[in-house]
Amino acid sequence: MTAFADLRVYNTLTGRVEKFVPLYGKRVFMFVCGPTVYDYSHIGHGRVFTFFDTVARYLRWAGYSLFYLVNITDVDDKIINRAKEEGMHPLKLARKYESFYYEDMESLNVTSVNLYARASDYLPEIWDQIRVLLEKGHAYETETGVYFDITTFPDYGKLSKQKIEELRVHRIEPDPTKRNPGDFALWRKRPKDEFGWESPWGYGRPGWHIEDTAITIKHFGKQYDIHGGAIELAFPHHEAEIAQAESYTGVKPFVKYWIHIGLLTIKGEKMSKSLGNIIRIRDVVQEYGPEPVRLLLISSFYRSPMDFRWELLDQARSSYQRIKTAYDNLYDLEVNSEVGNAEVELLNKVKDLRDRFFRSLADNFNTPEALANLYELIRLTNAYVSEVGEISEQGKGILLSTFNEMLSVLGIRVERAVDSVMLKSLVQLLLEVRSQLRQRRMYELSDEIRGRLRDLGIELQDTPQGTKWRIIR
RNA sequence: GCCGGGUUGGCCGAGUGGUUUAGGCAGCGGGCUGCAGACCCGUGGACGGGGGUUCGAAUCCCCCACCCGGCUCCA
Repeated sequence: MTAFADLRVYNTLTGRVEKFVPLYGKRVFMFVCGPTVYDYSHIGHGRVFTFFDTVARYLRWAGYSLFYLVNITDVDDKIINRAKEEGMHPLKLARKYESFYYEDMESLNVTSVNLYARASDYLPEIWDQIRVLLEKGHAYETETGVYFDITTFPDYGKLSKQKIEELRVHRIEPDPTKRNPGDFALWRKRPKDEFGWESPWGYGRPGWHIEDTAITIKHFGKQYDIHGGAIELAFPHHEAEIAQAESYTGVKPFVKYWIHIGLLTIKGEKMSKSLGNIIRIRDVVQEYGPEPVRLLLISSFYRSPMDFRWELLDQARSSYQRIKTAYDNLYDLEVNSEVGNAEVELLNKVKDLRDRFFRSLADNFNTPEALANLYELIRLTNAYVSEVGEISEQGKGILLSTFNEMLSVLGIRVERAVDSVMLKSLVQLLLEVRSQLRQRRMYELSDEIRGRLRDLGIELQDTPQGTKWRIIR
């Protein structure tokens, strides 16, 4: 496994593709901005978390010991407003959508996160950071809250390459008590009848940016390796995190590699409530199954914008079917005691493709190129299965484990759904009956069986090795 | 206005100077098949526009056009 040695990643902070060298040897710390749990997750969330799940799987495959942390924003104006509408306590509403979020992630096979951290569990850390920032003169208190003074942090804008002076007129009327319009809230004082906490600076709620540094500094310390999120968060959210953390700890850089995902749009427009064009993860999963959705999300390069259309899911479903069929064909391949020349040749090519697959991932997580290598492997395997039709037990083991290795790093599941003994026996019975009908050339009846089974989602394929069947939905 | 990303065949999507402009979906021809499907083999078809550098440009430089995002809610 040499492929991981030269992992290269694009770092927003430097604007370059860089060699990945973790801060603490083989231990890697990665944090990704998680959801604000006030509604169902949409496919834009799906893209981000599917991608970083793949990153996590790759890092672990490459031998790193990864601590992957995701925050859950459960304190937020949108949650409070939504809770008011539904007549529910804000935290209760947050827990509800948090659990839906986990369901969606599980359906997409996003299973690599070590810890989900809720903002509401980190009030002591938040207060400690605010206190220190005040002591160091980076923050100030007014009658509306505690704010970070961006003029005390000359690096503000270094991530998003923005100059403070050039930031245009703001969309929201700035709080008149702030020193600079760009200063952001660390603590927001709120009326007592609203949801909040009693703090050293009065009753209220934390600012959005401070929760992430509270969580990450608590778990990772003053510096860590990878911070991920959608590109839209780079400014001001991630910029604010840098300002807070580096001012608080005095250590730079807070994060070594910043990785940002391109936005997913619908018909060229950003998904938003007001446009009413939000597509939920659970809806696409319901209609297409989870694997085609995941396959679609990783089939374009993560930094490119991606425009979603339903037609693309149709294409992804066909592609997934190709992967699955190849896996099934290989699984069913007859075992032979001898190792032929064709097998030796095949296994050499497979080894080469495996190397290329992981090299593609090491090249800034080029998942489309990795998939191309996987498809090449599929084509080779299919050709072998149809031309040779048998393989040594050892060869089969190598092929299957190579498939499993690649698919598991990509997070694509191909488990055969058919586990019911009853179902298997019933289909087997029908196949035998149909086989006898075909021998007697009673094709009308045999085709009716095939057609009716297809309607039920079971597809038959007559091959020289007999009739095979698979579940197609 | 400033900053960032993008524009590759019918659709999607890799590719940063020449060996092949990958791969998937869809199409076409053939094989296999009772037929179909699956699979295999073959096949056509693209680098937003204009300049420039070079023996050679999708790739480097300049200009232009268009699309998307950020500029304190947003994954």
